[in-house]
Amino acid sequence: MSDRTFAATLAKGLDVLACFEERAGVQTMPEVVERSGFDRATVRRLCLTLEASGYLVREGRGFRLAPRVLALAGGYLADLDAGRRVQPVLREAAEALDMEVALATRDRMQAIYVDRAAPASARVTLGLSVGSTLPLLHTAVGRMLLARSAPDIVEAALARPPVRHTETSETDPATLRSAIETARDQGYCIARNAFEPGAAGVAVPVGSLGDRPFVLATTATVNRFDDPKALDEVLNALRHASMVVGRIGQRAEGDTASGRG
Amino acid sequence: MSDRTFAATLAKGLDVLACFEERAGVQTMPEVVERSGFDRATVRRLCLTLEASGYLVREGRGFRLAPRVLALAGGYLADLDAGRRVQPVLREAAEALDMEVALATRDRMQAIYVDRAAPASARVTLGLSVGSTLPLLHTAVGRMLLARSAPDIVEAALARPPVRHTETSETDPATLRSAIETARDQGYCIARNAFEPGAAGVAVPVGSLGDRPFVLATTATVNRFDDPKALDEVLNALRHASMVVGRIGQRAEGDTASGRG
DNA sequence: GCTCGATGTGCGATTAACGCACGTATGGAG
DNA sequence: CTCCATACGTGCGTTAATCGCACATCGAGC
Repeated sequence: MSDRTFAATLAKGLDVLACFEERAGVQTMPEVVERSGFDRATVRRLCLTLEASGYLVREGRGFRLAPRVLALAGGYLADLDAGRRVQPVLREAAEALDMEVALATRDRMQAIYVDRAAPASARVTLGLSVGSTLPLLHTAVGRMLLARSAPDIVEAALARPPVRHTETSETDPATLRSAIETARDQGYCIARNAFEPGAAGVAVPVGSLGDRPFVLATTATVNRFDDPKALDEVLNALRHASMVVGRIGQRAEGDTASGRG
Repeated sequence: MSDRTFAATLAKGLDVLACFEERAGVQTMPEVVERSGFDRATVRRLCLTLEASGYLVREGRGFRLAPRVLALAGGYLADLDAGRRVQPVLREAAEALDMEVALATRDRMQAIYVDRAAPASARVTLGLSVGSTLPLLHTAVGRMLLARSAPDIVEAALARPPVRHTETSETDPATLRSAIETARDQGYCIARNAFEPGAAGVAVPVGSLGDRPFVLATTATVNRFDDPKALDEVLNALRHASMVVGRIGQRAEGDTASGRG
């Protein structure tokens, strides 16, 4: 049946492309066939088209993501004016706290890093970068995002089969729901040992773009926030950064033809 | 005529998506129609499909890139293990030099930032971020990339109509060609006032991934490299970082199922 | 009230996409 | 060396997805 509002081939091609974002590295066509469920001939055609369009590059008998995909991200970040507006703020906060600081939002049922900064004294890195994804239920970032998302999103997140990331990962929906509500009420979220053992995160809200909430978050070893005074310091710094980054959704809408083309 | 190796609809959809990476912000359908040259009904179907797939979000009467595109970039960066392997190195170099340092590669006929770091004392920022693009001919990054690219790429770059970014932008093909050859011969590239007035850049080669060269680059005010000793210092730091980042193409290929899904 | 541009829709013609089936190349095992 | 399993490339008939014109509606601006 033909549909005037949906291009099936495009959607399939994007599905194929998405196969490469989860399992990074080289993927062979049979692997993509397995993962996507499409016919072999279809996968072949889509992969070749993605290659021709520059999104995939051949490597041996498989394909790999091309830097082309960065250009799309660059468009999104340019839209936010990330390089000018958020990077300096994140860097300052990271330096002040001597902790990694990140700006994140929600993509489907995951939290996703939009930008991040780490202090010069980079003791430990979790290997996260722009575009890295985190679970919504078991991180401070994720819970703070859920606290600012529509109820159906929260329900959808809670409805998913619970995953234990650490030994103390909370899996009880009621407890998780209350953690989200607490985050909403107190205006920040803290999570310990929920995703990465020995790690803890703190997140505070920033503005939003459309109906997409943004949060600022920081990560440290689990006992970093034990002292209430230390937690206060972190919260203050994050909130200050949040103010400076400002209302993301409310930048000048008029200046379309900015920058050098 | 049907083609077993090409899905036209997918390619068109990607073209539509690409319309959003150049001119950031909200685009209305008529604008996309104009830019892409496709039929109005086609653009409509493709935009709606891109929205349904999560790559675009509606805003008012137009569309905007969704954070979904960051996930693709995240896949690419995870492939490089950017968060763990290159971020710390860039940060250290940026701190040591007190200058912005970036890892870049080539996407089509542009240089593109893969990752970057800025020192804590972020005096001036050019507003560049992951995915930002720069011209190949008029930047140190670009020329160093060309110096390591296949000859046909160089010719293609030189064949394009020359663009003047600054008053002293070089437009003579012969001079540009020799600048690229110089970069190849001496193993680094320096450019002053070529793209941004008052700015200068230095770039050195890093490994490559497949046939894609990578370079490390740094930017500063134009007189920062006047003193030969200062230039030496910068080159040493960049080369050191280049060594540490190492052969990007030669990381362990076996560890596919790494990380937590 | 009129005009112009944007948007949504109906529908017929076209042809692009699909996927089965066949032949080939590769590469590992015995 | 042979055999087998797997991946790859291709031909082609069928199907229906895509295309793009045409019409209708809506809202803003003059």
